[in-house]
Amino acid sequence: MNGVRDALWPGESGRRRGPRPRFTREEVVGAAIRLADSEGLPSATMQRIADDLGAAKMALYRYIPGRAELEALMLDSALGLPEGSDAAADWRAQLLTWARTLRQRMAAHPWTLELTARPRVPGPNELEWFEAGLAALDDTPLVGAEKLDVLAVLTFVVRGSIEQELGGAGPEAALASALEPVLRTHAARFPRTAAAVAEPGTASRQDDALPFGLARVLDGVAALIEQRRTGDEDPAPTE
Amino acid sequence: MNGVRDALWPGESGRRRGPRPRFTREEVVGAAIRLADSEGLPSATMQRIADDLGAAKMALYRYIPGRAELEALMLDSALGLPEGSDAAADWRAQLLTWARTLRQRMAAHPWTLELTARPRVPGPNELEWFEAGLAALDDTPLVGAEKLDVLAVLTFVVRGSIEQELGGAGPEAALASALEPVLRTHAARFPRTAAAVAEPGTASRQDDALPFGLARVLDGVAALIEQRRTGDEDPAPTE
DNA sequence: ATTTATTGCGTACGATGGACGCAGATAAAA
DNA sequence: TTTTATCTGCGTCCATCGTACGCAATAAAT
Repeated sequence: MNGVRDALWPGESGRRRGPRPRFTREEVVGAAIRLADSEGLPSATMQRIADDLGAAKMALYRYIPGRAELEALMLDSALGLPEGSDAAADWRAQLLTWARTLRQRMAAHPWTLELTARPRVPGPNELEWFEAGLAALDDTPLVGAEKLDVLAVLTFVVRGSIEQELGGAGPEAALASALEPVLRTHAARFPRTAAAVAEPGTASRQDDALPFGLARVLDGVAALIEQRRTGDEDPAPTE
Repeated sequence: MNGVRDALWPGESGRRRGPRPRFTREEVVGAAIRLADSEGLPSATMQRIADDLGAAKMALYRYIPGRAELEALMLDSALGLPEGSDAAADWRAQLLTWARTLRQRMAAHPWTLELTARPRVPGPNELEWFEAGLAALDDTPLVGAEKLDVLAVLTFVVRGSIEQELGGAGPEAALASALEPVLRTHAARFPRTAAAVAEPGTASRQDDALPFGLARVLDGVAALIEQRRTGDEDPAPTE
């Protein structure tokens, strides 16, 4: 784990003796990302990455300590930096574009779902996302922990919505696709589920979990902010 | 994938000739679950499962087609059946206990996080969870797809909250734990994040993403239901 | 020119999931 | 009861994965 942290947060590394390295760390990470994008994370094997670079497998270890560190670097690189948001917009509009942009980034690299599902050390780019999200909430009366919670819930919704868009991971899409034959056979046992799926329009809006989820969450946050501002009952930060 | 579906939704299998099987499929799955619970999913190796059962590795394949099917069975078994909810309670109270119970089940088997993060075929128990969740929304004016979306968002929040409770997966807990040394060093670069984390009380409420998230989401759903009932503007299901 | 750090990478190794097929057990068929 | 078809348990073998180790070539420092 500390190896991962050191890889993400490099110290100074002056060039010294010996042969020029054939690649940079970024080139290796880039090749891995390209592979994971086109053929999936499991295909981004040390061997395949090395092949794509025209190097031997063990040569990679001169640039990256190991697989864990490589994946951490891939993730931070794929997330990239958040867009500079319009500081004039209100918190809700800013968070909306924040979440949408995050979704775009992650959807472009589906393997980020798996990587963000594990305990990890956030890299520099991920931290910048936090800064941007927190900045959107600057003018709200929420305390720090609440702001972090808002961002956390938003990322949950973003991740979940991508999962189900990607072909059956999330509940809704799963029901509409791989599950269909099962539901047909057992419709009597799961009447409500069968009915909900069979309802016209359900199948055609598989990617609507994000707008729906964002709207619901942001409505909920708005309610909290409103309540905090009128400042009547329950002034305690945590409910 | 069809192998997984057939494993989850078994047809009739009359006992025929040959020796009595030493185990049942449930025993194998149970051993795997026990191993995954105590030492993590990666330790629940075919070899280890067989060792624990006192059998040879290849004997397992008489009960389970392969690793994918085993994991699908483990997941559905770990989810179990939802509790019968109090039909007298309103939708909000029902969904609240639904989500809390789901969280308990998944938190008891942390490896369910990894398994639910992948595309999958839902098993019988998972479908029962859907039935229960949809039943809670029976008396609301939401359309089928919206009900499914509500449940989806709730599961996203449940999963995310467990992740970050489990030691740094989610953004908030990560900041408070593994990230701390990094933040100390780069506080100037990430002022808001550093401030939010440093704020008193932040570190001590690492497991508050669930109540916070649930409250926000359910508030948002309540707003939607209210708007649908008063039925003024925007009568379209999707926003 | 010599020393010394650094790179590329060939050769292992242990662990994993799984294909294949054989030997023995056992219930149905004769 | 005898035969036979079938099913179980599992030993053997294999490809693939990540990676530890060490050596030869290289290039900066002396």
